[in-house]
Amino acid sequence: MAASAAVSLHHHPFSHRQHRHHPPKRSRLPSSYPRLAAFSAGAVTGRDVWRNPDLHPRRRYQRPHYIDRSVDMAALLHQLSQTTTPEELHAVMSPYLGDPAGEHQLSPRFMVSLLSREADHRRSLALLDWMVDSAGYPPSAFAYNVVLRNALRANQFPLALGLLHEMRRLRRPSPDPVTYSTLLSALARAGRLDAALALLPLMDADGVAPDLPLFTTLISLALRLGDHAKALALFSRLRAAGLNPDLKAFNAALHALCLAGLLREARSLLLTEMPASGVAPDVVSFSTVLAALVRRRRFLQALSLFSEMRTHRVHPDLTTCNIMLDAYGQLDMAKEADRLFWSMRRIGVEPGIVTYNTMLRVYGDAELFGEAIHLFRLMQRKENEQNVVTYNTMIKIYGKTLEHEKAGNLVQEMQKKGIEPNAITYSTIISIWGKAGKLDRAAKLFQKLRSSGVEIDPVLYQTIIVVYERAGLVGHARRLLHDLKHPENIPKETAVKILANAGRVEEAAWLFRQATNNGAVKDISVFRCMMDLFSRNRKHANVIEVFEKMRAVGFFPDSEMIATVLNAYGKLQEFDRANAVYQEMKEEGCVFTDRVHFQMLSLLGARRDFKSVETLLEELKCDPNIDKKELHLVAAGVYERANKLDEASRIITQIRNLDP
DNA sequence: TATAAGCGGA
Repeated sequence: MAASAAVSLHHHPFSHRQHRHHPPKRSRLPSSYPRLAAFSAGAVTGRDVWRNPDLHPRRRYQRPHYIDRSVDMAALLHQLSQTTTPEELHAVMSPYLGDPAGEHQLSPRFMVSLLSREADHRRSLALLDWMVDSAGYPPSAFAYNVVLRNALRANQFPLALGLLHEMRRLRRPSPDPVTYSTLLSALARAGRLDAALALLPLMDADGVAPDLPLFTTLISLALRLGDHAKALALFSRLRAAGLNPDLKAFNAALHALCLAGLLREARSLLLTEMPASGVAPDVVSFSTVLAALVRRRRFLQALSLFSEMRTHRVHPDLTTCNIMLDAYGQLDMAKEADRLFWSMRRIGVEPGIVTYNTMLRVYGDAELFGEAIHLFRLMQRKENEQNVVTYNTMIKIYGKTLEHEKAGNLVQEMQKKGIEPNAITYSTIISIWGKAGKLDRAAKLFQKLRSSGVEIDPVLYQTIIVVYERAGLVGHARRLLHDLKHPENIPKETAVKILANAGRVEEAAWLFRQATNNGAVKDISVFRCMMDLFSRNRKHANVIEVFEKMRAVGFFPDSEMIATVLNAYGKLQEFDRANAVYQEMKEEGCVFTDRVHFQMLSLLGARRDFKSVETLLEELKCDPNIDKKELHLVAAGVYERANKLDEASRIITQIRNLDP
């Protein structure tokens, strides 16, 4: 059966796809289309011309082969796309059907031009069908891609996928990089990551070599899946393929480097490589790295990068200001935050809701409760938008001032305003009540949430467990954890994470095994947290087991996970396997943190394979991303532990010759 | 294509 039937295309009132396998018919103007005969009165518009080419003055003494030589195309197409319905379109085109040799033939270029301006998926589909079925024009990937794009914009995913499968089946034309790029980015944007992932094997099978936009799409997809290592590997492949990254690709790579914690690489990409490639970093490039520096608590580096923006003539925007306010706050520089906040309008940036929320938190952290409450009242008076974050922040502040009644009142107030509390609101208030000794209130709220089907959040769960434990109700806490062994309303992945974070090795391992056997683990963070749990508990064989499972499922480990697994191999004296993983990951384009390289050096030293130590050392010395001083210190330590003190001191002396 | 809010112990 045709793929188009499988996605119910023939149910579509405007689709003529069921004609596809019939011989082309000579259509007639439907008699139910009265306006076509009645155009003679009134002004002649492009549309009228389109309906009746004989109207156009030039047609009276010229016999153009193609209609597109005789009319004002731009105006005509504009009007058509504004007003034409598929029925009208079909009716209008009927005179030209089945007459390939006749004087009324429409040029393929005209058809494609018309199609490419058509934004409505039904009409573009009708056009495509008409071109293929009735007029016998060869379909092009471009034409398909237009319809595909329109379908996706209208959230018609089955239709779009049906078109892809039709292309793959008929092979006239075959899908091209644009086809896949369009589909993948739309599916990723819509959060349909599974559907997007399912396309990758098809793409491989079609032998589609990714172009720059498709690479960028794939990188973004990997980022959305939280798989930054994969994203980086793709960026390496992009460059290895000889493509020159554009701003979008660079920004995606910056994003990936930042998520992977490779901030030095991100910085040098931003400040050195991008300008060298003729791509000027924009405010997003800077904000990406700034945000990462702040996230990793490198506040002073963030401040210095912020001032470097001026050197590159990039002006801070709202996001940049918000990031810097956050940074000042975390540096306990509430005064500077305050100054930036009140000067934003002067530099042309209107504060937004994130700005206000950030300032509330900055004031709260600085124990400037008066300013926080003042700003909150100001927001309410000025009718600035407030959201659940605003309230959560204020609730937390009232918790700090030990006003649990006011905190509780805010929960009611937000609900009255139609702002729904979320898991964060609940864990905040439950914790506040727990600390205030209002155990019954906390427990009652939690029970209510559990029975009302609110999504159970790992932190919320842990909050109530801690409240129970603090109150001495160890039995209650234990029972909650026990319930997780057979989670009913909770995703298994969530349950595994809760148990792992609570340090429950056996239960977490048991449930994790179940989940992986069902193939239910779609989130790389579950693997990450199991590896951490086992590593913390010195279960190194299990660390390796999780790592291998993860690789088998197709996830790409990040630098931290590789460091963890190398450590495990070292503890088990499995040096060869450690080396194999190190080499393999490097070949696949994984960019390591220094820690991974240093770990490998230590392992080689522990095996007393000093020849390999020297080889790796020389290799790492050439890597501009590695901190040379630290590298020498690590290498010296390796020799020291092996009691080769001469070698150690030889390396130490090299440190003095390093460039400052 | 970047930004804001929760727990708590390692």
